Amino acid sequence: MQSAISPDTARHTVRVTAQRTGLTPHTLRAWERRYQVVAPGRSEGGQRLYSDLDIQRLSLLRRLTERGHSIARLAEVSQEDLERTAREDSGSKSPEPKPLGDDFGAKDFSAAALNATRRLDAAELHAVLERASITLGVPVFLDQVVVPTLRGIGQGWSEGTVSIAHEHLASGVIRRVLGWILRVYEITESAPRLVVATPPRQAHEMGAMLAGAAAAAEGWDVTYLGADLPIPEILASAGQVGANGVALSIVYPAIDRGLVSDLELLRGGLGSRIPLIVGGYAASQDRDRLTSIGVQVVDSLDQFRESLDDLRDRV
Amino acid sequence: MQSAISPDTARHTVRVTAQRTGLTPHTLRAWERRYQVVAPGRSEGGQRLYSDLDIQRLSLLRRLTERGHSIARLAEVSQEDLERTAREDSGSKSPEPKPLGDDFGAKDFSAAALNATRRLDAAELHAVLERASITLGVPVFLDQVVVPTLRGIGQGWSEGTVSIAHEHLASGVIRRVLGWILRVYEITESAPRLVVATPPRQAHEMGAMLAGAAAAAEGWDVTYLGADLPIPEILASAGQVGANGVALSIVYPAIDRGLVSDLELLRGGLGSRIPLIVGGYAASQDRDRLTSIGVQVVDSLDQFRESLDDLRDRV
DNA sequence: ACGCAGTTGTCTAACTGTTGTCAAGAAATA
DNA sequence: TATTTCTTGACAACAGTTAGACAACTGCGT
Repeated sequence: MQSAISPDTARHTVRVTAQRTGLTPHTLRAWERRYQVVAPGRSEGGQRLYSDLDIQRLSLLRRLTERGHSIARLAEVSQEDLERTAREDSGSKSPEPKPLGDDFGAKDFSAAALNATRRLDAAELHAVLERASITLGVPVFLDQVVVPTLRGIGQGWSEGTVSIAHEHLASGVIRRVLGWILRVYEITESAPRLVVATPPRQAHEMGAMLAGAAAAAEGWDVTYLGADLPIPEILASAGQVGANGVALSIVYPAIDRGLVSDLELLRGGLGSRIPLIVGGYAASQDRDRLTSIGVQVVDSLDQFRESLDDLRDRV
Repeated sequence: MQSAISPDTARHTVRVTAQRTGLTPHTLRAWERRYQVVAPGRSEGGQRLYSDLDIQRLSLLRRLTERGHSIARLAEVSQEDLERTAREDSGSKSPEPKPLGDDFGAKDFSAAALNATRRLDAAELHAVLERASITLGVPVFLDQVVVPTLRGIGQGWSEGTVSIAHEHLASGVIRRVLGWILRVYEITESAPRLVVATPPRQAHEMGAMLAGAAAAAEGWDVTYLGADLPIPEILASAGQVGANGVALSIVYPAIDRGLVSDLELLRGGLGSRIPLIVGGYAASQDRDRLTSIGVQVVDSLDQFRESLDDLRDRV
């Protein structure tokens, strides 16, 4: 990605695309000609201009073809199925490692990320995460790189091997990468809208960012409002953007009384047509109390995706 | 000094400009001729006279081209903007011809940014900011777009026309753009290193991010550690990355006793060779108390740049 | 085991697009 | 006076375009 210029102008030449996807320009053109796996724009002079999304898709295709899937078959498959396949395949790293050994699995990426964090090397951390998201596809990246990395940092912190400085540096970089994902996915006119935030007194926004990125990858038009947001503000924002759903992340262990009544207030204010999805460690802990007030509780990113899917079908 | 934004006094020949931007005079003229990427003034005899703004803009463009963006496309992006702001200008307000001074459309950009913020349109806000940075160059962008936009949001908040949700959304996007700048300017071997953070109990990190971006644009290798960082952590990090300087941002109105003693501690811990620069609203308020303990206080981004320049010369 | 048809990555050839650099003589600058 | 910069047009080097060819490989039926 690195740095895209802006969503609609973010266009990369074949050379850059080849470098970032690990394919040769020849292959890139052959795949396009034979299977229409991508449809890059063209410059005035007729040169191909690939979007960030094209690069993601192509990297994913490369990874899957290397694992034995035929490109012809993959080309007929939707992006969604592609990512599902990626998820299934990523568990079992190929038994025969590639000769060059540049085939990173999710574990290698999160190890490299932790390493960069410990060295306070923000540039390297960013590079690692970006590569991971491109080669693995966003859903796999979130589940198997970002989450484990955050967990690793948390663990390192409790063991005393990772300091607050390390943690801040990593959060900053991860926030940036997740923010990038939020805007890489092209939003269509008809995309359902989701408001993502963290309710009052919940200052940890990583969960919310993860949720936002996951939703964006599922094709939602995400409005990300950050942490510690008063209920009336959430309501007003949902109204302003015409949201089809609201998702909140709650991680602090004990759910206080105020929070439950806050959520009740929000639940009521949204009206019956707009669902409220709540996730995060603390949400699972208190699932009963939350479901009883009409809030949908999800235990994992995967479950969150399912909820989004259901919801989208109803819209 | 090279960074002081005073376009009327600072005029540079091609040679100087070439040296500062890292481009050859040939390329400079070619870019101007082919893409109208700059429009330098002329001496009486017709020699090109580049402003500081031109230089900053050109060096940003050079970095972006090195990252794989085509100069033609980059030029197109900022060209669009100049035309657009010019149109809006002539249509809406002052029939007075615009003084080709430093605010060159910066006002239009920050107005557009505020507008996008009010509409909760993160994508548009991002696009506006990115284009502004390419059109104006990083320092001018920071001084005349980001700072006014933040100020405008603050003012809107106190007037009740901007809510917390708007503010959060904007902060998120601005953080991302500033992070992007940090990245674009990275990779320079032998660049002096700067650690940027916010001391304990100072949760507003925007000032620190601005400082980080400004320093990066001046050629520093910035390690950005975020907000609310304990003194021992700052010290340890400065040690770990081998910092040549530490910069802190302090915005909360009242400087408490704890903060002063914290800074004293930090000042002592850094040793005499590593300067400690502190900026932000609250720092100016308490300048005397801070300077007396050996801390350098800066009142503006520009002053911060000067301090960095001095410092760099000494390294 | 063998051959066949389809698949797939790579390559060539001829051409166009993009971009950095240069030449030459005139003019400005220090 | 010695340098530097000016302009215009040209050019080379590289990158990217199409169309088609080719060989290595696949799976499959015999």
